[in-house]
Amino acid sequence: MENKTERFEKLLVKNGLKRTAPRLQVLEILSGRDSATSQPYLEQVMGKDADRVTLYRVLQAFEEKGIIHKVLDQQGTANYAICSDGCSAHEHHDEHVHFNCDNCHKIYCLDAVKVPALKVPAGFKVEHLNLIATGICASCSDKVN
Amino acid sequence: MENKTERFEKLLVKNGLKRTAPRLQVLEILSGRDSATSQPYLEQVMGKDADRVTLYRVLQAFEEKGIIHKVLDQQGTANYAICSDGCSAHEHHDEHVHFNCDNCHKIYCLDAVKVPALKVPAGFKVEHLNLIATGICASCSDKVN
DNA sequence: ATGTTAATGCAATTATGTTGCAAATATAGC
DNA sequence: GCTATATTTGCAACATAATTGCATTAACAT
Repeated sequence: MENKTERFEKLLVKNGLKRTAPRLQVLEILSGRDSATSQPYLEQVMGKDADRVTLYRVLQAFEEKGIIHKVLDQQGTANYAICSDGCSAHEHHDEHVHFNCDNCHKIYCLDAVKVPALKVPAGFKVEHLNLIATGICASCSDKVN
Repeated sequence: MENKTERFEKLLVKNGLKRTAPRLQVLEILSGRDSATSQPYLEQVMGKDADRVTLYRVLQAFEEKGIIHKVLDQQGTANYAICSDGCSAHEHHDEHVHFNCDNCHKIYCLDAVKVPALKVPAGFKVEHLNLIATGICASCSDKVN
């Protein structure tokens, strides 16, 4: 099996992006986490390895290319997660449910849970559905017990 | 029928809030619009009638009392709409679908559309559901034709 | 190896949200 | 109506988040 860094490099090239240190680092961090990652957290982890501005631009480029997708938590903070393979710049397939834990504030992508179809009033044309559930995640529920 | 301002004054008193000019003005503006209203828009419309800080505090107080509810649009900007009558400080009944128009960027509260029940993985406890649809609203669809 | 383009880092700017405090104002009690 | 009191406002300062322009650096095609 090819290693992770190689996969990331291919991913960048495929999307016409040069394989630079900050970009690889962002992919490393995001892939190593089980939930969506906030911009502030990324900024903190990367420290002085990359400028704050660079981070913004990396995230923006990744989002445009469909490499990552953005989820806003209940506070309006941007959180990022690597898209499933089906995504591209032209078409995002990230219509799964996101779960925002009130306790640990993690955001989980519940890929397994599909967003149900929706009836909207006449005239409205739905392009995307964005369903965010809030509550207590499995990990936090366990800790209480 | 009692007039609008009287209704608003009663609403404030009922919630233990004094009837001040900025608060009434916010209620006026929100009630006069068919979609949720962004903080920046409110700030612009109110101009020098009220300080920016006051606006933040008015919105915060209203939200705590259940007079308005906040919806974040796809950019993470806060938008506010007056709650339906069932809401109070203790219990928000705003789990209807919000529709974010990609064209005019209005946010509609589709009170008629209920958020469907959801199956989540074991261990997760859902408290609230927040469903935002994006697309083209009825008004913008009409204009194209 | 080198030229070209893309990407980064820095500085400056703008936007957005918060806190503390003094002055102003709503209203309850007289 | 007047006064006391607690709330609310407005200002100033601060804190945080995000954007822009530009010079330098680095990737990679040739």
